Amino acid sequence: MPGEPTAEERRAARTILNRLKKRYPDIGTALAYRDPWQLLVATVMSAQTTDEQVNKVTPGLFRRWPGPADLAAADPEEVEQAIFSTGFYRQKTASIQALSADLMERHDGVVPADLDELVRLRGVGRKTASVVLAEAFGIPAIAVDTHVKRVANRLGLVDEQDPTKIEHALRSLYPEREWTGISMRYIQFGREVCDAKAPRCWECPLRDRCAYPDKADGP
DNA sequence: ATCCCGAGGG
DNA sequence: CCCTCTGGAT
Repeated sequence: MPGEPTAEERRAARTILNRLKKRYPDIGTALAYRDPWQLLVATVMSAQTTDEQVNKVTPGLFRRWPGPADLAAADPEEVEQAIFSTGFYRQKTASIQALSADLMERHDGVVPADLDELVRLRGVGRKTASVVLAEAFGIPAIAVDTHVKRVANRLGLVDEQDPTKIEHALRSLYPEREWTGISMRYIQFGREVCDAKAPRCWECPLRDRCAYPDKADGP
């Protein structure tokens, strides 16, 4: 849906968020971290894995390599072993080491609180950058992952597959002060109710305003 | 078999 | 736009 959203579309989007707020009053990332760099690394590793799986390896990873300088200088094979169970371990190792090296070279080891700067780090895309901005810095950002994409499409808020386009559509649908709380609520809702394979439509608080057909009616 | 808080390359 | 990278849980 290109262009500015209509008042009706904004109202629908607001109603949806209000109900999700009622269901999830307080929400934050399930990833364990102590500083922005740790969240950045943990988020990169969260691709195609559960947060729980990431939280199993990050304590050991950060104990062994406490900062970006340490990780950038680490033996890649040792890093691969440390994060093996999260899957995509070669690519993820390359990413977290490259991102750490970029931080040292360009930002003196400090994670920048800026979307464009974050995206410029190797291995960091818009989704990861937005998570760090919203969670670690409290800066308005909407991270569009597989859940946000699925939920927003099913609810008819967008008709779009490209994450960047979805992000911009959601940005225009909601006031900036709401951006930070959107992703995590859509994600949690996507996990618990609006499941990819078997949506639990019979217990969905948004059922009355969803065009998505009930693919699984009844427990 | 299918999915999990993706990014980079073609 | 598509494909590839990869292990673990269900």
